[in-house]
Amino acid sequence: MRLTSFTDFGLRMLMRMAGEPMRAFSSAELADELGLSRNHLAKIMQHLSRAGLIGTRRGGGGGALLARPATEMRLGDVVRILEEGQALVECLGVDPGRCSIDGRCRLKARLRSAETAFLADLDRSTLADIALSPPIPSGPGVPA
Amino acid sequence: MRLTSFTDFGLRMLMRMAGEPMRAFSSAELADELGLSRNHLAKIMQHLSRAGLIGTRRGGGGGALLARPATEMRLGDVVRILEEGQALVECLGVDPGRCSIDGRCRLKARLRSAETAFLADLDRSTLADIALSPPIPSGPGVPA
DNA sequence: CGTTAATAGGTATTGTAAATACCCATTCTG
DNA sequence: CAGAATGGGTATTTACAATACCTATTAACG
Repeated sequence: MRLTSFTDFGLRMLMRMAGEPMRAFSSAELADELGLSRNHLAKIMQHLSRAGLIGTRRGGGGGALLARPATEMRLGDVVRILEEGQALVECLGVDPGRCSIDGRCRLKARLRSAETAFLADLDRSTLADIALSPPIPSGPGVPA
Repeated sequence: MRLTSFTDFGLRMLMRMAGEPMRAFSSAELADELGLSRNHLAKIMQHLSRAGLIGTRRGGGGGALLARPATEMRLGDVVRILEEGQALVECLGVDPGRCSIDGRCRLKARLRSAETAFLADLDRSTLADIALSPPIPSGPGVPA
């Protein structure tokens, strides 16, 4: 049972942005703070933007910020969006394929139910519940 | 959110065995019926055996059979065993690594809770609920 | 109006872990 | 003792997530 690191990082980005909801975060800044490449993070940012979780603005002083108050963004919804296209098992994916036990399989329904329970549990919390305050500045001098 | 195919096949093996709880299944037979290599299936069988879900017997007429009645095997337990070592996100794995937001992260607890909810939902069913009856024999003559 | 800072987005590459295959030892039946 | 079955290590393949790179496009600011 695994979430992709795509989802992992997406959540961290949103956590961080929820910590200072009023300002825009550039992809470069977030990438630096989270320790991954700007390019990769930009991909996640695009996904979140297209899904309507964040808004982005180009140009100088631009960046991304939450599209709605953090208190209105449920974690289950966020995970649903970030894990889009990931099927719990092959049977439940877009190409059900040639499963030998087609109509007789009573497992699929149970897995779907469990997945729903997973997301429902996450929906009990919002982004505001896991917001992350800004990191402590490293004082004057050269930060490593 | 994904289960490994290892888990997927493990579940199907158990479903099939629960359909005829009184007889032993050889790895060759199960592999043939489920359409995967004997070697790979044997690996899964070993894992299930070591975890105590099935018993195995070598030699002629040997094979695997359920260690307990199917009504006493909860699906959550099965998945817990098959997904052993799979962490939902890297943070929750054996090597928590160098997470920048160490003690301040409030996400981990939520994910753990959701994972528990997932497994608890599965625990509402047992193997008996998803048992799979034997496939329809291909008429008289030589069954492949 | 040009320069610069930023996202948009495609494509190509890399890396890793799951999935698979192969081989031989071991054990049990008959 | 022969044959049927699991046990279990190791090696290979393959799929896909993760990463990198490159070039638009867009907006702010002088």
